[in-house]
Amino acid sequence: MTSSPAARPAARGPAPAADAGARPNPAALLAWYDRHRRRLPWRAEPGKRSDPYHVFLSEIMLQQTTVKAVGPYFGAFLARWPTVSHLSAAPLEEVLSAWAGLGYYARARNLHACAKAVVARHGGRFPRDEAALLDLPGIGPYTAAAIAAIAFDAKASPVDGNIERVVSRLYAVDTPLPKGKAAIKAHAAALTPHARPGDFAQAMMDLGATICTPKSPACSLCPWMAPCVARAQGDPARYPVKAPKGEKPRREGVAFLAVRADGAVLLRTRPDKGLLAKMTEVPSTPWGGKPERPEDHAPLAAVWRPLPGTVEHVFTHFALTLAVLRADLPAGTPAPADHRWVRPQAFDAEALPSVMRKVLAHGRVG
DNA sequence: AATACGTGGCT
DNA sequence: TAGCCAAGTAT
Repeated sequence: MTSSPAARPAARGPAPAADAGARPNPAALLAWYDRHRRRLPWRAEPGKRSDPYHVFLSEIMLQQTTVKAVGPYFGAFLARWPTVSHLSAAPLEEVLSAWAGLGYYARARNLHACAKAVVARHGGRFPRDEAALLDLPGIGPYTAAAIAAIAFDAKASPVDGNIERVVSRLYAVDTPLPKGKAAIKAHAAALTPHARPGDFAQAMMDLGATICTPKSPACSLCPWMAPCVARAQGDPARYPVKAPKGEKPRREGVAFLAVRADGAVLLRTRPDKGLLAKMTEVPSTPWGGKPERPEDHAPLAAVWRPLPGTVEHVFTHFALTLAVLRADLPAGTPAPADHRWVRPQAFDAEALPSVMRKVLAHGRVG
């Protein structure tokens, strides 16, 4: 349940400021933003509107991904594909290899599909309409609202993890997420001003990223300290309340590192759907709860020797332990069906996810 | 509604 | 260290 800032007196914690109970003032947040606005590669100069393509590209990359991780990828994509038309004309394989290492690879496939759709449906220009944006591949409720607000200054209210945290504290929303998201979205929409909705959205996100942080929020620096109910309660870090998470299972497998005399390594492309879809991999047994018999899955007949140690990798929903078997093959050994020999100099052109780079590094290949 | 889907940094 | 967290979406 939620309570309005005015409805609940401070039960404990520090004494409320003189104007506690006041409605959070959007203008106060915008004034804070004007003073503390972060400079980010995809952000326009103050007072200017961002290129919708830049907003789109950055928002897709920033989904569940830190600003620091996105930085170099954003620059590389923009240099390689300066417009949505360039991106739409690129081969998917190139987009996937450029995305390799960023994670959530469905984003890269959808990014490419979205670029094609923007060209096909909208003549190469992003629609301003939130509903039309939502209809594009890879663009969900958050991203549609973010593009509408930031690129077009439309009165839209994107709600990301930062804004969830800020709003849940402001109103002390104690319904555990994800159920509590509905109330949070309603509060966020009601808060959004007609003036500068794009800056307001970015201000909320900056506030969450720099002041209203998950642990030990810097309330004393917050422009909304006074009206914040969680602050008045004395334990703002309690919010947002989240439903408990399930156990993370462990899976294991065996990877086959076949190295030819010229240094080439045997690789293949993963299936079209599921984990790491269409990405490049070192051949391996299936990854399951119990170990498979490696000899049933070796890509070719050879003397397979175990490498000491294992490769550990944690995915969102399971942890993986990979043993690595290595075989050295003579020059001229043909690649089995659906496999290919790739020299380390060509690894950068491959869509190698981090887990596979770990396997290659473990075998001191590449 | 619940689950699948990556990765790296921080505590 | 083991878990939590980051500008979520698709199914």
